[in-house]
Amino acid sequence: MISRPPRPRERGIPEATVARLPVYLRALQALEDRGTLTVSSEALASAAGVNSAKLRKDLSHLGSYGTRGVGYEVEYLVYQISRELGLTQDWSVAIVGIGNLGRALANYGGFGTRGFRIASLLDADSGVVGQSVAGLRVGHIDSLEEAVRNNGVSIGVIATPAASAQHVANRFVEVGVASILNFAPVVLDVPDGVDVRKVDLSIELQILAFHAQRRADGDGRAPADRTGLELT
Amino acid sequence: MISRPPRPRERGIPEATVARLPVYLRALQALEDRGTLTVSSEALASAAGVNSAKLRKDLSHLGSYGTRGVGYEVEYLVYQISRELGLTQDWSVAIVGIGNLGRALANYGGFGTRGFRIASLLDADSGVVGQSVAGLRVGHIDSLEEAVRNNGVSIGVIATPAASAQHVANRFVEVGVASILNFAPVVLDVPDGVDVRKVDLSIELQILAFHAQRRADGDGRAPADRTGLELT
DNA sequence: ACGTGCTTGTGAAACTACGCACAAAGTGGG
DNA sequence: CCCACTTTGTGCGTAGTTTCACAAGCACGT
Repeated sequence: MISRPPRPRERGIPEATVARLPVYLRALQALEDRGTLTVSSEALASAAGVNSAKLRKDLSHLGSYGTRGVGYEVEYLVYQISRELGLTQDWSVAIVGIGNLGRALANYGGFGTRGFRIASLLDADSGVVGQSVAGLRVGHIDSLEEAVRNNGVSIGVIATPAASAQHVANRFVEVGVASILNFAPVVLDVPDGVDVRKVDLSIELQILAFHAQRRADGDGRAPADRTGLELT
Repeated sequence: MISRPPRPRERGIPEATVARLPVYLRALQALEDRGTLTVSSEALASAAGVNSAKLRKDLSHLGSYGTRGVGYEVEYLVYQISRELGLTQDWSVAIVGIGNLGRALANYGGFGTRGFRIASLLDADSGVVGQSVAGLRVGHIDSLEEAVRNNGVSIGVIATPAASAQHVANRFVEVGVASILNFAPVVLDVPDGVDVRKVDLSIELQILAFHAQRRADGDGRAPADRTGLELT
């Protein structure tokens, strides 16, 4: 029997929920691989490292996909979350900056779930252009516009040094790439409507250091160096 | 003249603020390099990509380091934020998993600000052990405990495949490393008091895809594939 | 010495997120 | 057919975060 689905989600899933859906999805896929057919919110929440009430509320934003007394059907939920995240279509990705990091990204085969296809690798260094990385020939950055248009790229990844990142972002925006993942340690300035996400190693380390210091301060076994005195 | 600083911060800086301090710090360091002496909340906020009221409130948690009518003294603020984040001490970092990503991390020289020292690189693959990466000899994972103890490592970075990540985390925790930065696509299970931060490429891509789909749905120029019909 | 103009620091309001606890709803056994 | 049991979906109180808007404070010119 075929029917129109009951248009579950109204509008606007909370941002915090969106950020967790990929985690749930991964946990569900692990269960699926193990042959599990249904899972309770309790079990899934524990696999995803969250509270079960939060998990249920998150899922409730997508619609009512569970069965009371039983739980959630794994396969069905995988499909619903994938669809919500837009993974039922294919997204073409271009990576700019094929240094150590760019190479790591290009070779990161799985890309978690499928749904993403690395369509183009670009670099400014003529020593790198022409090399084969992860089965693709690295193109010159000058051909960015061409590469984006020919491959229908809609997601741009910036793995260049900080100094070039804004320039690359401008060019992405210019050719209509409205989703950018930025690994360079700079704040990108982009027009409204362009979505930038930032991944920044040194920020993460600094946050860890903050908490580590907190812990040490309380401990009485502080590592070093702070005097409590200073010049004014 | 020397005096005790006015113990500015009470206790507990909001987590959201902590996450932004490194961004402010970077913007300030850029200003410092350019020779700027003072900066207004408006200017700094714009460099950091946030609202100026938020910036002022964030900084107010560290104490009252601005001058009304003038702004903030760049050098002094750099010092205060660095101190708050614990960057006035040196943190030793061990990286486990010297694949593409581990190599990228090891070679990411700057580590933003100094304050972090890569003390040890470890891998399980005997083809990798013994290689020299970023000026360090890669050690065997079996010597993790030794490496941590000898180098005073307090931050562990996991860049292994997903399957090994939990095991490595356990060993880190076991030898007293309470700050972990995890690049493997798994949810780590650790005891209370251990701080784990996760960096996950595919999650970021999925979040971008979600928003991209949203944008497309509204546009009327949706890319592909969704039928609106399904089996029940 | 005092007023003018600028910028900080912060109370208060609005919004967002979290988690408890429970009614509603489905399953399976007798 | 009904009852006992399980698990979802959610109303509601609480906590955390963002933003506005303005009083307080400081510098500088006169």
